[in-house]
Amino acid sequence: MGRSPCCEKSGLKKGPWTAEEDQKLIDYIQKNGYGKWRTLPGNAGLQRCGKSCRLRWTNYLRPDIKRGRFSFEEEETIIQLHSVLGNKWCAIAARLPGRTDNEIKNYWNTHIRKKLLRMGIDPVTHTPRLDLLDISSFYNSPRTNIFGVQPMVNPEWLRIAASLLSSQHNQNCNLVDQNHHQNKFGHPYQVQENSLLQFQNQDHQTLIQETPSCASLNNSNCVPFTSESAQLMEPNVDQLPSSFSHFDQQTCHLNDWLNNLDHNFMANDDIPQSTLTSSDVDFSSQLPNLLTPSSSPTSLNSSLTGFINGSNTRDEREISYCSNLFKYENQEILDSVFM
DNA sequence: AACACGGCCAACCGCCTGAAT
DNA sequence: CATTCAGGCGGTTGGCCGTGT
Repeated sequence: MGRSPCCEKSGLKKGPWTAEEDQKLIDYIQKNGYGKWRTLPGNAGLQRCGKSCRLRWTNYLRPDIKRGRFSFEEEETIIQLHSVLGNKWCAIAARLPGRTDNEIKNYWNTHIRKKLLRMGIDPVTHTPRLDLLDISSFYNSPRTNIFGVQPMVNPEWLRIAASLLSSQHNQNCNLVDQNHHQNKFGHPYQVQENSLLQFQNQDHQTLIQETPSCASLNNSNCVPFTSESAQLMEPNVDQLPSSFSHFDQQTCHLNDWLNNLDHNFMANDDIPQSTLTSSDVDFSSQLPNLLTPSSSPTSLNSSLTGFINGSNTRDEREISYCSNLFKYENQEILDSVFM
């Protein structure tokens, strides 16, 4: 038997709250505290349902709510947490003091989501979008092939890079439980037994496995998990580090690793295609974003640099790598551009 | 000035979970 | 164990408001 809606009773007011109603609710809660939402409206003299009162209090009237625009740091934190938690707005809000889940959800849907889409990043998976052009149509199209040359990017390398991105994405499913093939939040993830990782040396492989998605969470706006917020997320959260500071060092390692990666690829030019999994991201779809039909050397320089510098954290590393690979493969052309 | 349109966000809706009975 | 209910959560809506024509 379904439960009847709490606001079904006739005579209860809906819609925007008036200043008088707000004051009644504030006065009552200041005297009696909050909770018992079902009986609160009657006691406070409000013609509202308890649910409406609770929402008004938690999302608007609560004294500790921070107002105003989201800072860059807050936005960055939201993106990072969303990449790990998904649409767990409550869990995200728990790590952003003064912000409500509703506010963060609205901000995500109206700002961040669009921003990521403009950057060519899927706001759900936080990986480069797959629905953009593929590499063949990119190079075959006179609109996008601004160089009028045959493809200089080795498709095999692109698949390798796709594998890397895919692997990193899975690594970024925070604190992956290797034994149960799902992340700490119960979301299944794909084990890539035949991925590129097998072709890295042990140090590199270890580094990848140890690279946390939350490497960049160490910013001033990000507070450590409290036991309360931890419970919201996952019972096994006791394995979470109390501080993310030690990840800084690993982030550096990751960057070093990425910098060295070109050499590894050069040394492993004969990587067999069979090592790539069917779930590999079509990495090549990212390349058209770097170039536009109107690209002049100056604007190309600007857009490529901006593309790298404009993104941040994990995406920056991924995109940096993508760009470096692209640069390497198109060295002659880009040399003239970046002179 | 009037209208259309789109973005934004407060509020609502429906579902889920866990506690109480 | 089954049922009921309060509280909480994420998705969606509707109205306000700014901007463009």
